[in-house]
Amino acid sequence: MQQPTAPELEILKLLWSKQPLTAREIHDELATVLSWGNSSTRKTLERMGDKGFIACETMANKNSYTTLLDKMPTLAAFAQDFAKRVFELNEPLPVAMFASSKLVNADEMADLEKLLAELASPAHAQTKNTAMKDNES
Amino acid sequence: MQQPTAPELEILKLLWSKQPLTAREIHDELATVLSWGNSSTRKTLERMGDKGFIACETMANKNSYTTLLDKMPTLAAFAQDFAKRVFELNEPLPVAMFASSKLVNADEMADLEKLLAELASPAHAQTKNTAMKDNES
DNA sequence: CACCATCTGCGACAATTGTCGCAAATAACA
DNA sequence: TGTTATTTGCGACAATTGTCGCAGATGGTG
Repeated sequence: MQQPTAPELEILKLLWSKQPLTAREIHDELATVLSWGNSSTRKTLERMGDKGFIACETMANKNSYTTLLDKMPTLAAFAQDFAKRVFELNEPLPVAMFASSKLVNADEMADLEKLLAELASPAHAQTKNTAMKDNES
Repeated sequence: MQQPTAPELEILKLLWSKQPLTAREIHDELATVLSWGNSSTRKTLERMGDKGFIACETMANKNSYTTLLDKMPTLAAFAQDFAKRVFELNEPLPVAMFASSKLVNADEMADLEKLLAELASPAHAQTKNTAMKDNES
């Protein structure tokens, strides 16, 4: 499953703090951060639904959205990807670095530690082939 | 200046380790990681040039590429962006987390620490407005 | 000097993402 | 129950990115 894009992550973080929210609520909350037109927010919500990131429940003409992605595994995936891609770190990241994060509490921190360890060990085996002489693969 | 994309970062990391490289050399080195067609590599190189990430010097029918982005400031920017965007951390990230990274040595680590501190303090002042009643901004 | 292996610039195409607008459906209210 | 305020689904468009193919320029060789 692909990673959420930056704006999508913003929406997910919001939903992780307040579960069912209507499109308008989400839009208003994000107004301070994303300055989007209402349609942009809804379109993004729609696409997130297509990707299976969130679920949409229509109720009395209003759509309520809920996350389908678990918070810590998602954040852990982001962390691991970052560590590997940017710094080529293979060991799990020390959770200490997230200590001051306002969106992760003690319990979640414990989960995070475990998740990071898991993601790091079975090392992503990225096998590739293809090796032409000249043009194109 | 925008952030390099994932493949672009890969190319930059390569150049940081071996300064002037021809398109083919870059392509071959990255083959293990990116499995791209030769044209894809060159196109990416071209676009990186447009963005001012690298410089291209044509010499005897061969193009040699060099980085225009400094290693540590670039990595620090990535780190800071990640910390802020994903974990909403405002304090600078502890450099300890990068200790085991093979691509950063002791001296660079010191720079990194300083850079992270700088990036964290003048907190990104992101001002936005727009607040409609209903549709569109 | 003709020929062949390389390179290069550049145009193309599909998929993704940021952003909207609009017309039809729904609900609330005079 | 007709009018108005909201919502929603969906189509659109531009920019970015992943990937190529091609035709022309360049250099080495017999």
